[in-house]
Amino acid sequence: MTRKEREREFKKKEILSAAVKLFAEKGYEYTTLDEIAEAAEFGKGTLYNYFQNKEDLYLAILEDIFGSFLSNLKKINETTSTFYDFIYEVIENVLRFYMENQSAFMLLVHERLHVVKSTPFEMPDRLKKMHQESEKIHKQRIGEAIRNGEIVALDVDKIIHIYRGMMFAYIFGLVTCKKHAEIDVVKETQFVTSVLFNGILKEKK
Amino acid sequence: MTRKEREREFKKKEILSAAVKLFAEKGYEYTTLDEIAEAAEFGKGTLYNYFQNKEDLYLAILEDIFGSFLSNLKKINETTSTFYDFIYEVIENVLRFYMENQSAFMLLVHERLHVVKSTPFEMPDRLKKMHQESEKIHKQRIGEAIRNGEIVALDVDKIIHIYRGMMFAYIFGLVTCKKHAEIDVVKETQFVTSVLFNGILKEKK
DNA sequence: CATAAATATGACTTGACATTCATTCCTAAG
DNA sequence: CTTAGGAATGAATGTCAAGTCATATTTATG
Repeated sequence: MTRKEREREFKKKEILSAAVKLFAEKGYEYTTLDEIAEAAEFGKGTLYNYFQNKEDLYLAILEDIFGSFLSNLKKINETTSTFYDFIYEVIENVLRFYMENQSAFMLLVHERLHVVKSTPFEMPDRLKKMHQESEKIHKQRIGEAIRNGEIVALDVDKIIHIYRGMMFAYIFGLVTCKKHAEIDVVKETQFVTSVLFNGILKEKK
Repeated sequence: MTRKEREREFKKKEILSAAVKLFAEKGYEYTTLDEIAEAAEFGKGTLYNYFQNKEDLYLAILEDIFGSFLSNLKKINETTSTFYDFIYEVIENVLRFYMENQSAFMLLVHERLHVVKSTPFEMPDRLKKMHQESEKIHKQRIGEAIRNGEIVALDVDKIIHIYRGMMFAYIFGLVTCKKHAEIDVVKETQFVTSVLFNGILKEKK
């Protein structure tokens, strides 16, 4: 990689990191390219030297985020044995990601909605593939856990949805009621995992 | 109420029910007044005889939905004794609402995001009040349940977030993997409630 | 230093859409 | 049948932001 190329890559990252903040705060529709350009300290036209258009810029961000999640997920999948450990690590991973990249995380939350909300543009295949890959890993682990009696035999898709919903909802909770500095990732991970696996009942029936 | 007034009210409802479908499908920003007017079989200008502007129209819809939820919640709060029953009824209520007003429900899902996403307009006080009232009821019930030992002593706000997250995520799941007609509200309610209270572990620790 | 190539820029173009309002259409009372 | 006033309408207007491009600036090279 030549110096030229590295320089170009660097500038690209500059633009992306300015954009991710704005997109996370205001959402895709209400973020203008003028704002992004100003935040990144470039002229608006310059953005078009690095990205085809607004959509392309946005998708580049999503791809970064999804990519980093997916690679972590794969690592976790390989290094954990019980389903409990797997879920524990996944939740901790999400929480850590949130602590370190609050803006990027918020974008993820926005994106979750795309399941129900039609968007102005189609998700490109690369992103769909990543999503499917992640889904596949989860399904395998859940199926396995059911077969070897670790968890109750429930519909696989439902379990995925429920525990994702819990995770995200929980972080919603953190965002709205706790200061960032006060969050103890390990404690919080244990909490979510425990509710998911044991429920909230005091005396088990 | 004169016939004139009832007629006006009727037309207003016509517009609202055309709008709710579109807003639910496409989201606020991507729904145009032209579309709404066409769907409602009115001229665009007519909408302005019934609502101040797009925002006002949208908020009228939200108020309807929140209002109906809140009044149900109050009824449930008065007619249930254990926390388990309360939650069960709430979940069943949400599921039923989803079955009968899929569009309106989707709008609710969109609105959940407003916690983290800045919107082009401020929520009016009436809506904020409804939200607070609902929050208050939940907190009371959870606090009570903890005090009398029905559930484990966890942070009240976190429990609210987790179980809401589960509910919504679960319905996400239903939307994406089951046909509407196949959904058995009672069975599904039992499922969500059971996961929330008992978790997914097979052998309790 | 000269010059060509690559980059950066922001004024301009364009299209989309909310909102307005002059005009037309209805309806009900006299 | 008239006519006044409420309701409906859609062409016209204003705004805003994405995307373009002619020009300016910077960098690389001989």
